[in-house]
Amino acid sequence: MYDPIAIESRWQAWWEENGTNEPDLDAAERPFFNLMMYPYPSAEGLHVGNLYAFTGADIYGRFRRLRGDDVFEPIGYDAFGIHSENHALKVDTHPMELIPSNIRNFERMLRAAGLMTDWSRTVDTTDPRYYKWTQWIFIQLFKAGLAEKKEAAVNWCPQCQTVLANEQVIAGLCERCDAAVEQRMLSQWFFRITDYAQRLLDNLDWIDWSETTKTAQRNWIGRSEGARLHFPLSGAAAGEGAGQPDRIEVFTTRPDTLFGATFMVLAPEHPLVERLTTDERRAEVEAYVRAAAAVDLVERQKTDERDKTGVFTGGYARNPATGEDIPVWVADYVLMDYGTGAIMAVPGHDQRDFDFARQFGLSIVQVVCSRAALPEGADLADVGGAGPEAAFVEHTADEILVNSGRFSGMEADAGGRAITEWLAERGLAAAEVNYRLHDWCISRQRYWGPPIPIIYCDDCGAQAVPEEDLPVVLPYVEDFRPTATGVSPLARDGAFHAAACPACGAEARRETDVSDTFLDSGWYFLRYPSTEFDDRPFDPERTQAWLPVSSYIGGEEHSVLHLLYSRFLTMVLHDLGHVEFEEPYDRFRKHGLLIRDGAKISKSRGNVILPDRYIARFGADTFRMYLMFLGPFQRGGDFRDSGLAGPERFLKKVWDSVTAAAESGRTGFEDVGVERALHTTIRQISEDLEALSYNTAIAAAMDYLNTLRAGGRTATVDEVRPLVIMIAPVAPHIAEELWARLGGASSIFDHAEWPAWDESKLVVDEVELPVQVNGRLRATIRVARGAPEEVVREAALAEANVIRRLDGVAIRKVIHVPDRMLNLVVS
RNA sequence: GCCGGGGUGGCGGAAUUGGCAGACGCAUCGGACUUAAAAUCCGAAGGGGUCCAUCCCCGUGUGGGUUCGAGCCCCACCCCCGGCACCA
Repeated sequence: MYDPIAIESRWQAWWEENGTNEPDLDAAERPFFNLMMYPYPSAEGLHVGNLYAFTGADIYGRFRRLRGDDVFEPIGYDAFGIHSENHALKVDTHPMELIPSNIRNFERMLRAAGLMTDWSRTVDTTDPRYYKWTQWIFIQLFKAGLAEKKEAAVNWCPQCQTVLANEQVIAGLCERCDAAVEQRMLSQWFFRITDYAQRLLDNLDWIDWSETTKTAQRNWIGRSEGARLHFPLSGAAAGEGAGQPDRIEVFTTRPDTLFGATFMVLAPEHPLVERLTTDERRAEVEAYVRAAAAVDLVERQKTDERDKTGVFTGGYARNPATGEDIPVWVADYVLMDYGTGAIMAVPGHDQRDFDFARQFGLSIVQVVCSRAALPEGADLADVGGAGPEAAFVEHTADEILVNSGRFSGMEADAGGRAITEWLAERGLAAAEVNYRLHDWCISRQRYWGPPIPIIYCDDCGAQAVPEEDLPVVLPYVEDFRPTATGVSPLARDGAFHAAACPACGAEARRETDVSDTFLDSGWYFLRYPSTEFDDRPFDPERTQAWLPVSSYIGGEEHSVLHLLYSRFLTMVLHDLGHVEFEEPYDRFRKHGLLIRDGAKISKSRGNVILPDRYIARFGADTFRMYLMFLGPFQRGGDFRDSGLAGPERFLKKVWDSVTAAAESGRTGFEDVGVERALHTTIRQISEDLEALSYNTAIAAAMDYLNTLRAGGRTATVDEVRPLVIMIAPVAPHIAEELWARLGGASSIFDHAEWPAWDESKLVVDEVELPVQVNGRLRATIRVARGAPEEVVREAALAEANVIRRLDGVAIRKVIHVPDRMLNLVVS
């Protein structure tokens, strides 16, 4: 009798005792670093989504191991961060007590899942032995000028009472608590990831990643090419003191439309608003700016539901192309944190500017026109109507410039370049590339994170904590609640706050913000092979041998956050001479999402899947197999309790057939059909596992077992042994047990060799060939493999059904695909 | 609005990339075993048509096209899922 529960605990203990899953990192000949995204150890325990991802990664690792690689498969815990801290606040327990128990719970569940985890090398981001090096990385960036403190409008979550990265704001709401996010001006530490935007983009062309993930990163980086144009201030504002800016700079992707710029718009936070505003407009402008600051991002971005708002400053700037003075407005549809925070408005060719112009009665000029739409012999310097009533002109393909002085008649792209060059000669323009990507805000005004290792001295400014003083240990603070003032909880700890300046020794203050969780996860993979070293974050030789990561499997939800940041940090570490590679992951594949009974899995729906229960009832092998069988791994699938029966029965039958074969002692291959099926199956499963096509690999194994058992047949040892090896990646415990019963030395993962298929065994002497008449199936004939057309044709013409179809008509054409099909085309 | 991914039996999903649509599994039905049930084993099954058929028609979201042949390629459209979103 197959008793999965007994077998599984026995083998898990055996692996532990024998160090089966702990490769010798210094002796490995074919190192294969099999990485999965480490989990956040929530109090709820291991989520089925975690296990789905881990199982998929584990199967690949076990497969590589059976093929002879030295596979290193570590796991860790991403235990710092707002998520953990919020939960601690909710249950009113200190995170320093909560997290260790969560981790123990996770480890217990992970062990039960039968992963090939090397438990001797786990990582816990909240361990000072780990975050010492997180702080070290911060210091490396600081010293390289890549970490800087700047006053910036930041996303502030009033609920979590902290700054959020742009990535943590979902449609204006806090990713964690769904509160409306506000804007605040705070002094924050930033990593200059935008300096790396182009490289991060360029490398996407060659790294071996899921295409969808690469696309998501490209969109996130959001490169756009255009020009920076200068609009000189005119009127009173122009005359102000020396050293003051005398122009508004804008970024545009459409310099070709410059002649159509009939007004300008500044973001409410733009520094020039103050100067441009005339006295008679001042009260109105200030009211508008104040109101805009109060409006949270959700409201501000509800673009469909509200009309555009704005006020005229009373000031003017000169359109450098037309020489005309155009009014400067303030409106919240222009965002301070993209481009220059100011735009030239071209209402004739931009929907937003058009909407705005219509609303406030501003003039609209058409400056590009599709060739097709031009009337014959039109005067290109005087096309179409101008003024508020002129309709918005949609962007089309074959555009030329009109109403654009000497540039009229030029093709739009070339015209744009020409206009930029023309202005550049006068110092009024430069080609520019802009990125949507923002610098990475590292600071968090929270408790549960690694303290940022900086000391502020009145004389020496911001100083890095000397490396020999690391880690800056996060003190136990009884009251760790965040404050509404934006001051970090650590500031309450006087002993922590006070420090001596590392440069001059004077009394100084410690930075009390902690760093973003994404910094913890930005380098954790580098730590795994070097967990025993306390004097270096990652050992050069180990790193050289094991990195970049050979295979990384994880969720799409980290496409732009974790995956982009870890690429950035790796590039920086490469540039600073710490690692030899600049991309951290050789191969990344995203997995799909699990749903249940056709619906999303969520706590509120009450349809959460508890892996624990299923494993206790069916065993990990059955559960793993079902998870991988329910749909294509990279696309996800639908979990239905009823589906577990398939893999459950299959494993029972495998058990019965293999133990029966072992008892019978019969060997060899008596049946060529079965032998051919074996080789077909080996090929199928080998290719499918490599492609992470686990559902079809399992189907192939089932199919083969059906063949072995057809008509109550008893299989031979040689027929079942390869099957045991091939199901081992998916169902490792039963495979170990059956391998032992077939006389194999333990463990199967150390002693079995992945079976090879023999092409010559795949060929059949006779094939079934569909015969079509006019593309419709009319008969199936059996012919010798590779039979020439004449033979096939003759056999086909002997079929009664074919003869009937050919009666009275002439064969016009014969299409013969050898061994595949024959099609007779008749008139 | 933009960028991805998808739409195939009662259900989850296959389909060698243009060559027998529905592999494998779930559920279902029939049979065997059993006093009976469960478990197990054997078998059936996309829908429809004349009694059965090994015969015929229809069939991969919709409409058109290319082709000897389309689930797969092209054009237009509908719906679902995910991401981004006043990004100049």
